[in-house]
Amino acid sequence: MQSAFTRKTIDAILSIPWGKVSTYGDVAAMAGNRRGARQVARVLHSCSRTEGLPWHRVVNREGRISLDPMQGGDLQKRLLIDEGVEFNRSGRIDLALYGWFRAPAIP
DNA sequence: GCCATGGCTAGTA
DNA sequence: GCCATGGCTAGTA
Repeated sequence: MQSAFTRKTIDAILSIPWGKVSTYGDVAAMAGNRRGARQVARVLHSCSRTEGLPWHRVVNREGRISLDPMQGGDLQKRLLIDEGVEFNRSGRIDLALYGWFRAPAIP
């Protein structure tokens, strides 16, 4: 049994379109808790496989991959590149271009 | 206690 | 680079 927040977090991640990325904080805001970014990390860690989440479409606020390269970060980058998402020289994604934000302005 | 965060500050250049 | 944040789980007097 999952909490309402966890369920909403899963739905929010599932809603990120192909070729776009969202951030931990924004997914948390979509799920109704602006401070829930770490819970998003927890959900990604524990539910990606079971829920079939597009886990690779969640990056940090700076447009960077947070996951350690050896722990899946390299795979994440490859999956995003396969979807047409571009990284600049410093390994950053332009969120103005590829970011997908649906969180309400002020909860 | 864990977790794939985020925001803000000190301390450089 | 520090630390407040918060839902969830393991493991327990």
